[in-house]
Amino acid sequence: MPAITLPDGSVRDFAEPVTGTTVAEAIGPGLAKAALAMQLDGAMMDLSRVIDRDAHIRFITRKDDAALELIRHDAAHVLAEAVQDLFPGTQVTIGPAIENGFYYDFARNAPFTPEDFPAIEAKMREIIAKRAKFVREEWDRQDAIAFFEARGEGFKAELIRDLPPSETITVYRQGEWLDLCRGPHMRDTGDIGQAFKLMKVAGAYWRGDHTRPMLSRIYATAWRDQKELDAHLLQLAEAEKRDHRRIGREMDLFHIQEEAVGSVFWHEKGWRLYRTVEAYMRRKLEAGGYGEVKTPQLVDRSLWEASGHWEKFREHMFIATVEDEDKTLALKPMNCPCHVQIFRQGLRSYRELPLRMAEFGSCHRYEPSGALHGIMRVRAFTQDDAHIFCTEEQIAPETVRFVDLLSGIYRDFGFSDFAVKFSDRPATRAGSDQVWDRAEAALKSACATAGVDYVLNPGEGAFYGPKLEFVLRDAIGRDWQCGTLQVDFVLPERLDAEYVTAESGRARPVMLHRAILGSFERFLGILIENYAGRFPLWLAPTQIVVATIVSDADEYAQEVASRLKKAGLAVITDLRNEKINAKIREHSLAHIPLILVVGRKEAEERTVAIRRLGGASQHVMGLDEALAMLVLEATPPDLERDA
RNA sequence: GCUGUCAUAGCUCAGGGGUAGAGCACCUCAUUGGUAAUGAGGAGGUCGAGGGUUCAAUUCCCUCUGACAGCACCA
Repeated sequence: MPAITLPDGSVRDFAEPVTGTTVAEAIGPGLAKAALAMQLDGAMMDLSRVIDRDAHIRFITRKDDAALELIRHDAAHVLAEAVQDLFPGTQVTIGPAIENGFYYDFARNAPFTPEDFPAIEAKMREIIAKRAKFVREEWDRQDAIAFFEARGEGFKAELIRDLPPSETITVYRQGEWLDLCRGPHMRDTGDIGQAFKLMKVAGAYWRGDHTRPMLSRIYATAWRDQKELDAHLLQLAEAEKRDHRRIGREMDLFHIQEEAVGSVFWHEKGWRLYRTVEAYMRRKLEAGGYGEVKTPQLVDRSLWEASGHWEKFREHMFIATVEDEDKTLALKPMNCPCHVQIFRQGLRSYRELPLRMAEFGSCHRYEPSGALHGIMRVRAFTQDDAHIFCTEEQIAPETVRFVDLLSGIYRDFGFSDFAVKFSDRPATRAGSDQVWDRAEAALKSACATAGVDYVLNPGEGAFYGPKLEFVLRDAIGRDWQCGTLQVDFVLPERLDAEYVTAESGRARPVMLHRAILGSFERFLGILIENYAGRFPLWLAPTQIVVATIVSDADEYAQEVASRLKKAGLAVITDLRNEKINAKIREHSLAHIPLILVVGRKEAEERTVAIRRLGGASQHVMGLDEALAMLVLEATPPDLERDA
């Protein structure tokens, strides 16, 4: 009869099979009250499930992170019941727990609107207050299909039909209402609590397939208690304040307008930021052994046909023609075919490999309108692109070298945390299995050498080779995929790139496609959001403002500004007839990192009062001393910082 | 691209079948002040574009364009 091992190692013997509830009660009334579900040998289960064999048990209480998923999943069921109660004829489909909450997809002729939310939420609270017990039932497959068909729940019936034959069909009841569900659930609807909120409605394709019907999805957030819910809502509000589109306007960095959808108008300050990043990258690439090139924007169709883009990528390409010439050209969506053209000029020797060819390549891609997002997802962008032409043996050392370069760059931009995804061979691919074996093995061993831990992303590689994707985490915990390293055996073949081997033979180089920032537009958007516009000094488009207290200090302020400017700092003066309070407030709101205040006293003593953004105090320094300090502080992180 | 929502002054937003309003920003004048808003005055809008209904449309209807959210896409 079951011997049940608790997390502390102690064992309880029971004379006959028992439910989780019984076990909890046997341990103590406190636990019996707190337990929401159990983990039996690691598998989450309802407390009502009978345990008839020896097992390790762990009870899930509200304190466990696992409780969040239970709360959210149960709340999804309650949402579905509420909706079917209020809107008869609505079909239920699926409703999983997701990060921060849950959603439920409904099939209904008229989609839901946020105006429906108050009624639905009220109904949900009603159902929760009833404390309806969750009851698990195992049904016969055919009976279940017939049942849901008879109710007009065609989507549910389809789900059951598609479940693998080995799967037990389970249904959960809560009061009068029931739903097909794998479970597990908590004891009753009351366990959900009140800390949830319906957030938004959205269309979503049935089973994520754009050829199938669009359903009406309701998103909600749910937490253990009101405090957690409030914290989450606050975080959403904070994230909105960081929105690069808002900051871009407020800081006068860029704009986008109707006549050039998906392209950025960089304003002076935004372009200064862009150039700072570009200059930094140029230095890093130079130091990293890359040579920079620049290739054409408009390239004849024939090259795209040869590269395979015309066949595989045409719908994403901008095509251009001219009246007087019978030619079709395309704006390049990628730089690789052009780089191969440079490689192909003249005979290449194995001695030149690895050959690292970098370009700040301006590309155009016709992205679907719904994909566009500020400067993060655009149709005209510049990649920090490079292709490394090398031998197969050089893949591993080049990968190590690349990861080293990339991690240093991310660190300099303030991202200490990044993750790596390893995407291996997809179902449809070019190249033999042996080549794939070699390419994947080379990448893996390179990761090991470089000390890179990766998560496997099975089957997600490019058709021509495996790839690494570098995902960085920003200041508020969001993930952004920026860097990539792709191994390519196909393009050198298609575009006939070759080099002379040590034995005077000819061989195909391997191409490594790689980017660190991804696109400048997107990366700058990430930087803006990561820093919420409060850039470190070396990146700030305007680094310093010299603000006067009285007009008697104007002349001195201009002298200060001019000396700072000569030292290479981005400085402006504020000599307006405004009170110093107003000036400080305005420049603080504009996120200028440093305000140098000068009044009569400073002008007489040749000092400046330095106030840092976010700081409440200021300190007074001699002008020469301040100048030296600021120049040092504004030095980009890759340059010498000698005092 | 799909579904939904939205589009009024530079920005944030109110309004509503009888040709529009606030706050901030902007301009002018007064004020020369010591670390997050000095005061007073002024100017500023084909109400996204096109069509329809109506005596009359910024308001109602249709189409288009764009934005936003999600889905699909991100080769």
